[in-house]
Amino acid sequence: MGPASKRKRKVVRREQILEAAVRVFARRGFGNATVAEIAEEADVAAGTIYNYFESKEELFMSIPQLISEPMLATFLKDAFEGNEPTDITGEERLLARSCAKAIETLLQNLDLVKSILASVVTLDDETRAEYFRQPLQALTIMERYFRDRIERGIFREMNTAIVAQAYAVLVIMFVLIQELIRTADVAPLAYEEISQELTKLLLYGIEKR
Amino acid sequence: MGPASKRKRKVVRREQILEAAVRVFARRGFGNATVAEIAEEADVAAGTIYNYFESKEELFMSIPQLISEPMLATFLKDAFEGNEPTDITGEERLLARSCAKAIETLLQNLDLVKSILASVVTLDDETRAEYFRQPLQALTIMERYFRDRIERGIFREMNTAIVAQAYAVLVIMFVLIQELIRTADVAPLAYEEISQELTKLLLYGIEKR
Amino acid sequence: MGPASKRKRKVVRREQILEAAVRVFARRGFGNATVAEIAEEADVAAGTIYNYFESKEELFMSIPQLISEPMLATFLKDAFEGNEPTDITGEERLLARSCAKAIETLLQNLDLVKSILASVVTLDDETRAEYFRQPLQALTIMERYFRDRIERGIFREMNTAIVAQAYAVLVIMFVLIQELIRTADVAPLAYEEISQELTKLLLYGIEKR
Amino acid sequence: MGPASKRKRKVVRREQILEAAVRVFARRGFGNATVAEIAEEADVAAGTIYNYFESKEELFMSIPQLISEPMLATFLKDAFEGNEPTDITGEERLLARSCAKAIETLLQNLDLVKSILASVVTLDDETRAEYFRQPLQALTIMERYFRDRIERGIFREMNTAIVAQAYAVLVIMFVLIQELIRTADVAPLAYEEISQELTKLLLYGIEKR
DNA sequence: TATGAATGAGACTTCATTCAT
DNA sequence: AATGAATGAAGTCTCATTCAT
Repeated sequence: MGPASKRKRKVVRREQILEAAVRVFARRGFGNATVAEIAEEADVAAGTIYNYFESKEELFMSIPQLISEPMLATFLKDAFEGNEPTDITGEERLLARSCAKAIETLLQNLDLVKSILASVVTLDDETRAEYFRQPLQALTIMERYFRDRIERGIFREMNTAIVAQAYAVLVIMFVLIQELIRTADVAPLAYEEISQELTKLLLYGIEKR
Repeated sequence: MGPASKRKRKVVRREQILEAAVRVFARRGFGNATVAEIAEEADVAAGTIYNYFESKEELFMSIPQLISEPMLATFLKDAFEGNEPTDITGEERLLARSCAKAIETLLQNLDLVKSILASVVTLDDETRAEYFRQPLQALTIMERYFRDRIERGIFREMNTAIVAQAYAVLVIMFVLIQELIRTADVAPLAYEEISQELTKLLLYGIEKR
Repeated sequence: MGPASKRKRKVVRREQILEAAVRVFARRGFGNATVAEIAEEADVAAGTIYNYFESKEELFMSIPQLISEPMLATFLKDAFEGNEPTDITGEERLLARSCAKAIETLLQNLDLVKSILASVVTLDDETRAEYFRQPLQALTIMERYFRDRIERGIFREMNTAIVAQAYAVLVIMFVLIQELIRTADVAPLAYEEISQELTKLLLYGIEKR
Repeated sequence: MGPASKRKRKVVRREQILEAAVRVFARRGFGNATVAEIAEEADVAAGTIYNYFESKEELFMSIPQLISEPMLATFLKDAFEGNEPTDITGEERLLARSCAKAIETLLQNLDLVKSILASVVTLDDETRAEYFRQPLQALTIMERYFRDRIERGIFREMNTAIVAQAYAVLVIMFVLIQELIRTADVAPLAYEEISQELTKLLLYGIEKR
């Protein structure tokens, strides 16, 4: 096996461990997760993890690398850029479609989201900033979309920072709440309906016209 | 000292420990918090805690008791019940005022909210249900308010479950994000502005009329 | 049990652990000694050690505290100060007696000496300086004795720093070599003879007169 | 490449590893030294070491092989044998020159001496005997020299075993102390001066004549 | 023969819990 | 009822050794 192949295998092994770590941190949170459990999930010996990461801490800190900038940017660009501006009904369709796609992505990466949520409170400020650097930058793409539509007279004047954050928060939290807090009393809502309702809420509010 | 006074002192000491636990769990999360740290925060010896709680686990499970039903119900009744229905501008004032008051309450109980957030992912389903029983019931009071206004023709027809949850989520998460994720790049928003923007968003949406 | 008695017991327990540590470090050296072995030697649980010392390292660093300054100073003062100067035969008796007493003390504290020897090479410079601060200061008392006898015309002019160190080194190393390097081929020497020979060597050298 | 050349390369590689091991054991002691560090110092991979030595233990046990018998014997023969006996001043010159040369050799092999010192306490009796077999035999050459000079009436009657050991110990320990225990307070002595003082001490003692 | 990734036993250390005082 | 020293299970991490390449 040549050195190129070796290097490749190292990268693969590293990802294998990192992805196992995400699943375990999602189940347990950082403090409750054990290296032994991560090792078992990754199907390697405990010691092997330390050939790829300095410590459990560093392993945890490497998770944001999985939120690859291109992935996020691509998603948002697809959703919000290069779309021909149209009338309000067209925008509603666009937003609802993006929302549905975002929900789909969230469900696929639920462990990642959960592992972040499980630990966000206990992170020190610096690490937290590192964790949220990319997602927060991504919001600016949404803001640009909103600003564009304001300029074209489709949306009203507003604080785009607040609105972009509000829309993102709503989508993420609805998925999390649905997936996490399932009580016998509360019937789960269909994601289809959630997409449409949230989008309508964003566009038209609740006032009767 | 009579037996009544003794019992009272026991209750007081128990709450003293529980509140200290909330602060520590908020800082560290369940897994990272130590009984020694909770003891120091409560100004008792570590052993004393075990005179009031079976284990660290039980101590943690007792936290929802602090979300007293009356407190939550009172707040929501004050905010959403017994208000004379009025025109849309009146409702805007009402909602903005409720929102501001909710933010105030959240800030006062930030440790409690943080300690719940820190642990929600790692709780088993049963405990999680226990944690969220009261807050979820509280949502029904909001729903009743929305339904009333729909019937009176002030708000449009909508899925009140989704809208009530959305409004609650928005308020809670904006406070948490502000308090937790402070990066040097992002200037903090004034809560005053947030209340107004969120309320306007809820009522009127972002469509230009 | 009052708090005074408690404090006393803490001091006793601390010494119990420290003395066990000396024995184990003497057998194994710092790197090979295990906390578990020290705990067993001290007849406490492994965890208990950490109620008295921050780490294995700090435990090791606390050993010089056992070489109490007074003990060393007292020994040397008894041996070398307040002695009426006399003729060379009187000095020979004095030195031989001191030498014998030093050997006795060394044999009683052999573990301490061995534990220092076992680790001296691997210590960082700062720790090493800390370890040797007291013994090196003690040499100055011997130097004073030599200088006094030079002034009185009993000893010849010489570099007292070198001679004091030489005498101390000889005594310590003869004991260590005897106790450590016992091969079948080499018959052990009597300490009595060593004392006398080393003292004669120091005083008269090996030249035939 | 012929088999002879192959065998030679094996020997060379083995020594390369052994010498690296000496340096690392001198720095860290046996317990703290790691095979990885030795491998890096020897510029080979960790696995390679196991093609030449059974274990870290065996590697350590092979160190005495570096104290080649011829080397030691040659040095001592040059110094102490075949010298024309002369008067006491001539012997002083001879001893001072030997002492200076011994110091030079010690400084050149300081790592070896340190690695032995670092481990002497923790060795089991058998290995220790193996370590010291050659050096102890070397002492007999010195003893022969002393005995010769006694017979010729230049040195006084004495226990040559003790005196030979004393002289060797003094020289070795002065070098080690100088190289190991450097505190800011103590100015280092010139080796020139040490050679002369130790030799004079050996020959004439400290008595004023 | 050389490599270095994988292994897992065993080290240091923490901390929930107990219990004598 | 309160204390806090003692405990030891369990966690993180290291590193000698093996073995497929």
